[in-house]
Parts: sequence; structure tokens; C-alpha cells
Amino acid sequence: MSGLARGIAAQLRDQITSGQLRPGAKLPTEDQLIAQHGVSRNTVRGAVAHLVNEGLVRRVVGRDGGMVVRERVTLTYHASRAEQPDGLRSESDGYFTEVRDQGFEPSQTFELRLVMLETAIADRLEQEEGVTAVLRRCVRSVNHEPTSIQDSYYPMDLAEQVRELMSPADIPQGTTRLLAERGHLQIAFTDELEARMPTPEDVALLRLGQGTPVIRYLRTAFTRERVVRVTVTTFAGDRNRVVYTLGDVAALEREHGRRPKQHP
Amino acid sequence: MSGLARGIAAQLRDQITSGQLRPGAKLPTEDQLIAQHGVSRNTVRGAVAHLVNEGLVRRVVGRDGGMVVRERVTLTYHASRAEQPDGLRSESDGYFTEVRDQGFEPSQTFELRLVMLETAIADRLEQEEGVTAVLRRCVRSVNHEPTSIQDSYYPMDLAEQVRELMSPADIPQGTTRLLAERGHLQIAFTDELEARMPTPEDVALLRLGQGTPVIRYLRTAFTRERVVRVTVTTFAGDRNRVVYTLGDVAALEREHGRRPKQHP
DNA sequence: ATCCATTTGTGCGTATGTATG
DNA sequence: CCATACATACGCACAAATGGA
Repeated sequence: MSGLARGIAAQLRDQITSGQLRPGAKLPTEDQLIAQHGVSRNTVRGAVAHLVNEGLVRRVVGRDGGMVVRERVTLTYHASRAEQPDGLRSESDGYFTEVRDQGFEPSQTFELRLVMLETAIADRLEQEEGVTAVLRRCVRSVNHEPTSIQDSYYPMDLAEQVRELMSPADIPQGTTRLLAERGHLQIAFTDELEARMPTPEDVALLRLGQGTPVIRYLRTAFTRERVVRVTVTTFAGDRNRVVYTLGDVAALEREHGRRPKQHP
Repeated sequence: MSGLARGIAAQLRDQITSGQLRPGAKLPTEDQLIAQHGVSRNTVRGAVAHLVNEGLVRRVVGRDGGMVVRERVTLTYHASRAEQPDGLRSESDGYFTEVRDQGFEPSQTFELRLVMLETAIADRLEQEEGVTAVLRRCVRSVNHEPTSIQDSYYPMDLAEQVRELMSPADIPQGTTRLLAERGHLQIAFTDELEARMPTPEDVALLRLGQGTPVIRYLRTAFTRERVVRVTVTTFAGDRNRVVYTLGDVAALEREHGRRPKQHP
């Protein structure tokens, strides 16, 4: 009932969480673990597999390879700051400055598609399932490592009214402001966040290591009359943190200076 | 280079995501997969292990056991609705009504501890690392299945001023309101969300299946003068969704009725 | 209450392939 | 070209959980 593999995993996990094995450090090789614990190679691999699936360890093949304690760098995404309905601001601009403020180099690629809506999106866009809509996909990278996929869906009739939505390029002033200029002022939005393990597509697009969950984050944007946009953002879970600041933000900044500050 | 196991996994995954194998349905048994694909048992187990780690499949031992497509029920947590600084309301009351509205039965257990602060919490509470603080832990369950752990930390000096914080029982009016009554009016808060694989402690407390990430969600609450609370909530990722509604919520409800509505 | 059949869980030994320095 | 270290796969054995006869 004990589980040899479980025990070895637990021991290694302790060494990692206690800081005895720091991020970047190498675990003993498989052969060493075999000798140390007097078990078979399969058992050792099973033990380490647990740690890999917990996102604690990464395996590297090749001569100077080994099993390495994963290091994590976290990027903060201010969900309530970007595209605040009152303080309109370019979306990508906001993103770029935010990333640069954190000392990294942002980049992104655009793509435009016409797609048939699946249920979840159709529902929120208030369209029928299977209807065509405009999809603007933006893969965002930090230091040339992809960190998030942002898929924005717009109803077809809106895109026909605001033709710029159909251009396969970044919109300088940001879509929120563009839509506002054309009489579609965004007054509110709803964000839904969930965590899940990535699909193979996510793994490919975000170059995810095993044991990395993703944050799926769905924003539905409203004007006074209608739903104008649904954005599905998929973040690499180990590289991102989503932050909301709510309440009397002005007073907060006034009284507490630049807090809420950057936390490790 | 191809990977037999990968192929089998991909084939099964397709059957699941395409709906050919619905949630609750059983995959072929290991023996059947062995026969179908002419591979060894280890290979089959390796293939299914991928699906388990993706949270798609659950294994059940015993004579009518098997490998089952996981069903997921999602509970929505309205992060921006609860304890809104303007519309003060009891926290647990809010939680209970919210869960009941979704047709489930809520319950919770309380626990009070004095703890030494670790860096991450100390930092946000504006206390020194290692200083003692009050921890109020609340494990929340839905239909007697635990779904979230909520750890609220209060600075010691505040607890000495507001003694009820030291009682190991639910506070009827909710701590936010209690603190407001005693002159500590919460004016804003910051939420930080991230996804990660669970620690063994999380697995035990939340009875998590393999391949289930957790949402870690950290709320720092401010009065005009100081930080009064840091709450760390850990959600089972497969059973929860965190929702924020921002902007002109009043107008939203007025114009769009009860939208944002419940989505599957 | 016992025993049996089914199905997954754990572990061993071995062989060969692949990536990297 | 070789040595190192992980990747993948085969075959075997026995244990543990569960449900039915």
C-alpha cells in the first residue's frame, strides 16, 4: 500500500520545496536514484513522473542532461486596468507598456479568421451556434517566448459596420476605442476564469512543458445595447498571474502611493 | 520518433473531445486496447496516463472498474460581487446564497490558528516575515464535496483590537462588515490569480483527482490607512469558475436584464 | 462469509532508440 | 565516434479493489 515510487517522489519533493534543491538544480540521475533506493529504473521514472506532472521538474535529454528543478518567472496581467470602460486606452499599447514595465520584451503576432461559432462562444455573443463570426487571434510573447493566446470574436454584423475589424493587422487605437468612436461604447464586461490542463493545441502554441496548467479567461464586453465582443485568453499557467484591483482605486493610489506594488 | 503511446492517446482524446465518448463513458479496458493496438500493457498504460494528466480520464479499480471519461460540474464564484466595498454584505451568507442559487448545497468548516507568516503573505500584509498573525481557515464544500480552501490572515494588532477575529467560529455579519463597524472600512482590494498543480496538501484537503490544477487566488484588502487582510483561496480547478463583472454594473443589469447569466 | 473473476496498481528486468556534448 | 542520460517499448509477476456467485 505504501508505494515505493510515491515515497521517492515525496522525498524529492521535500528537498525541492524546502529549498535544498533550488530552481535550476539537477536531481540525481536515474542511475543514481536506482542505486540510492535499490529499485528498478521504471520505479524511478514513475517517481519523477509525479514531480513532472506537478510542474516541479523538467527532464532534459542528452549528455549533460538530467532532471532539473523548474524555475518560474511570473508576468503580471492587470485585467481590471486594461480597457477600463471609463479610461479608454489602446489594448496592445497597454499590454506593451505593462510588459516593459516589468523589465521584459513584448512582441505579438496577429491573425484574422472567419469562423463558425461553437456553443460556448455563440452563447455569450448572443449568436446562434454555427453562425459565422470574425476571429482576431493574437499570440503574445515575452522575450520571444509565447505566453498567451488571445482570441477575440466579433459578431459579423458589427464587423460589416466597422470594417477595420476585418483588417488582418493591429488596430492602432485599440478595438475598444475604435468601437467607441463608432458609437459602440463599452460600458461593462464580465470575466470568467478557470484553470485546466492544456489541449495539445495549447501545448504547441505556448510551448508548454508537461505539468503546466493554463488559465482560460473569457471576457464578454457589453455596450448599453448589446454584446460586442467575446475574448478568450489562454495563459501559460506557470508564467502568468492575473490581477484585479477593485473598489476606490483612486483613493488607494492616493493613500498608499503606488501600491498595490509588484510582488515576487 | 512517432511514439506508439502518443498515437493511442491522441486517438482516444479525439474520441473524447468529439463527443464520441461522452463524460461518464468507459474507455476500452487495458486488455482490449492491448489487443486492438497490438502493444504491451505498459504502452497502453502510458497512453492513458497522458489523458489522466490532462484531466480527461479517471481510473477506477475493481471488477466493474475501468477508465472513465471525467464529468465536470462547474460552480461559479462571483469574486467582484462578494464583499463589494460599497455594498457590504456577510461573506459566508453571500457564499451560501450563491451556491444555493446554483442548485447545490453548501457547507463549511472553520478553524482558527496563530501562524508565523511566510514571505508571500507577510509582504502583502505589510508585516515582517516570521511575525505571528491570525489565520482563519474555512474549507468550503458543495454537496459535501470540498471545493475550496480559504485562508484569511489578519495582523495581530488588528485582532487584538477586534477580539472577535480570535474566536474560532463564523462571524455572523461577516468580517468585512465587522471591521467596518469598528472603524476599519475596506475601500478597495487587489486580487491576484494564478493556476498551478496542487500540492499533496491540496490534493488531500480537496480530494483532487490526478490531472486537476488548482486556482490560487490571493486577495489583499485595504482600508484608507492600511492593509487589514490577506485571503488565500485555493479552488479545485475542475469544479470552479471565478467571475468578475466590472464597469457600469447597474446599467448592465438595467439594460440587459439579469445578464450576465449563468453559462454552462 | 467465501471464493472467484475482472480490472487497475505497482514493481522488476531487459532491450533499443534518441539527443547532446 | 563515443559516452551520458533520458525516451520508449516489451514481457512478466503479483497486489489491491470491487462485485457477483
